[in-house]
Amino acid sequence: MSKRSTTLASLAAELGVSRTTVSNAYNRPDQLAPATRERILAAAAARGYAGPDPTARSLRTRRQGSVGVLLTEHLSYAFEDMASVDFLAGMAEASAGASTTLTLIPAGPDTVGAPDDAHAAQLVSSAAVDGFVVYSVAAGDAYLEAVRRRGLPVVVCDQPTDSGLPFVGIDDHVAIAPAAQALIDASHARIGILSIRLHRERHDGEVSAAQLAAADMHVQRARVQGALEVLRAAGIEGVPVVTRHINDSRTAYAAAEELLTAHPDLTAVLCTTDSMALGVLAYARDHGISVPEQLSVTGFDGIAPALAVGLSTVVQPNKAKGAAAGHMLADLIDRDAARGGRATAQPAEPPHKLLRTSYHPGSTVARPRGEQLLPGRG
Amino acid sequence: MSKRSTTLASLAAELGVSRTTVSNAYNRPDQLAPATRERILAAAAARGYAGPDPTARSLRTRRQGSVGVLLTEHLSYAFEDMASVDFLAGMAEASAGASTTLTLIPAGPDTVGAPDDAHAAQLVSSAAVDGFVVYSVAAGDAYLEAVRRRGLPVVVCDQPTDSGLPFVGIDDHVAIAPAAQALIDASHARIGILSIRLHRERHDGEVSAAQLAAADMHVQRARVQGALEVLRAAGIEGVPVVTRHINDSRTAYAAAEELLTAHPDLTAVLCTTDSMALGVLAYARDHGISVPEQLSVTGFDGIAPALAVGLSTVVQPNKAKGAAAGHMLADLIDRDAARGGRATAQPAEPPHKLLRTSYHPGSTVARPRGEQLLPGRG
DNA sequence: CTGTTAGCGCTTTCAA
DNA sequence: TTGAAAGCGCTAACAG
Repeated sequence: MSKRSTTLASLAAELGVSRTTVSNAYNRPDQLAPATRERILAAAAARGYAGPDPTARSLRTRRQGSVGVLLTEHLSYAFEDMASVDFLAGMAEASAGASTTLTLIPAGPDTVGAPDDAHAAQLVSSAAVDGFVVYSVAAGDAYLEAVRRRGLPVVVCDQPTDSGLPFVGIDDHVAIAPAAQALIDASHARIGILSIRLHRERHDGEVSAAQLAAADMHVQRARVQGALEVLRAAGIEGVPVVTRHINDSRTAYAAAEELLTAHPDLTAVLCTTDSMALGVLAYARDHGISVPEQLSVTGFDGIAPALAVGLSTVVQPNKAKGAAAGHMLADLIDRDAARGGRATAQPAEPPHKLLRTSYHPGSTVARPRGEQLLPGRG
Repeated sequence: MSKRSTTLASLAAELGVSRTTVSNAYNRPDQLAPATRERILAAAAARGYAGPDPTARSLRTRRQGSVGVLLTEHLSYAFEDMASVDFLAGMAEASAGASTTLTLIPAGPDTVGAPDDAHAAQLVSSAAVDGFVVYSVAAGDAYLEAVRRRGLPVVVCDQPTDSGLPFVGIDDHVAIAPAAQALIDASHARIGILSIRLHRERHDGEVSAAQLAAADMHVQRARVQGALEVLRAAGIEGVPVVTRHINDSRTAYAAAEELLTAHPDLTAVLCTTDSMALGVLAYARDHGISVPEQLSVTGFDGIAPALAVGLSTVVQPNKAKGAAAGHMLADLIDRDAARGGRATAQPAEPPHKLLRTSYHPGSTVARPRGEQLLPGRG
């Protein structure tokens, strides 16, 4: 029948001081005699008391000291995507600066109206955080909606682009233009596009203009549309667009195969992602297609392995995005706290920050040789 | 003078039901009439009430639904290290399974007795979690000590190996043997070792046997000693060991330069890390040293880029380690909860799980050509 | 199926 | 400098 364990109160009682005094020993060292403080800390150590219970403390102070992070995918996929890892590194940097902790909410696969929408809401509404950063999710994402309902400060990164919430990202539509233009400048006319999913529902294969217009993955849509626009301006129409649900080089390999088999006359493939471009490169290597002599390839993201192999790509500042999102959220939280948590009409437009991107010429774009491609086995 | 905001109590009052009923609407749907539940949920939605406050709930239930994760380095570095990212992916998987959240504690640089030891303690003791996983830290690490003091369930991954706490890892000493043996088998006699830091204090350069023996980074020590043992058994002594504080290919490049300049007769470099091996490969490429003809190289970890370039290396299951650590911790937490949180003598030995590794032959080990290496510029 | 009664462990005015 | 009182918002018994 031993007592539960040491608490601030029990410690105070044993030492014959008040709870306030013990509390001050931890939170306001200047508010009590150094000697008293020493005595308290020593007694705490002796009893294995590690300091005020964080939960009780948070309940009282209304601060959690943690921000929630929602990554698009099943977390375990997210960690395979270097872009989101870099983003997280940026968030980590910002949070270290703010002496804050990062709470990763593990998202399940995002199937529309799936039974685990409830699960999403559950996880989000029970996270002990002061705010959320939502990274690159589909329009109408269940987690995003749950976050909205929660009513805490939120920063959306990358997408959706029309949430009306504070935002950090890049202008994908504009950012991809140089890649498309590089292809035009090298006088390619038969170009294909490889993109990752435009919709939440799985759909692997070619997509129509209508499907594209209705995409709920705004980032991919902007990249594809941005590229198409440049091509159209150069008089190129009817560009095939093939998508894959997952963003990794293995699935990209299959996508490359599909695209180049269905359209063997292509001289260039523009990818909306470096991972996909890497997959195309692998496919080309395996099939004796030389890059860039027989096939030009461009990517998007600027991940290390892509840069390492000299991919022509658009480089975006993933880590800086994470840091920017982290700081923006910290500001919102501080502002909220300053208002004392009272609901108030938003003072102004929600902040909207666009970071700069740059085109990395690389070495995977060249003039087409004009000879027919005949990709085959072996 | 608007009221603060909706709470479970205020909602109950407005609806003329008891707090329990509202609570049940969220936590025990089967404990009340569906109609009542609907009415409550509807009223909640109307008032923007997102459900029971997580903090208050946790205070009451004594469960946080989150586990703390401590990564060795400044978080932002950790994300550059693929091994720790994979580990995190494994943790994420485990935590998704347990419907648990992951709380990343951003660690500052780990300088001994640094002023931010206090900061470490602060962050650790104020994290709202049910337990911790500590990933690969030095003996005596301030965060680990803080975690210990916290008194919650802990799982240590990789190192330190002598903490006496529940452990998940591999047997590094044994695991590296095949890499060393491969070099011996290829009849190398002049071998150098590149390792990342053996001590918490920065020390870049060659290390003595004494320094090695006193290392507080147990994993690196085990790898170096394991390799040396194999070499010694083959009659090779006086093997130079060069270390670098940071584990990335850029610093490894410099380390390779140092090692090969000081010992131009080496025919093989054994690295305790793939990142370092990749750096050696880059150095060799830039200096016209052909691998494996002029120089054999081995790594450790089995990260994707290393495997992609065919590095001869030891593959360890980072993701599985994360998952194992996550599950072990979940078990400890459950057990703890079952005991009702009462302090009890540990029932038995703390669990200790070693995962299997495998040697990946790759293509960076071959017989030495016997010709003198003359690494030079260009 | 619903309500009543007690706190969970802490911080914070406000006084002494 | 220290103490006493008053909750923060919720859930776990236990009755009804």
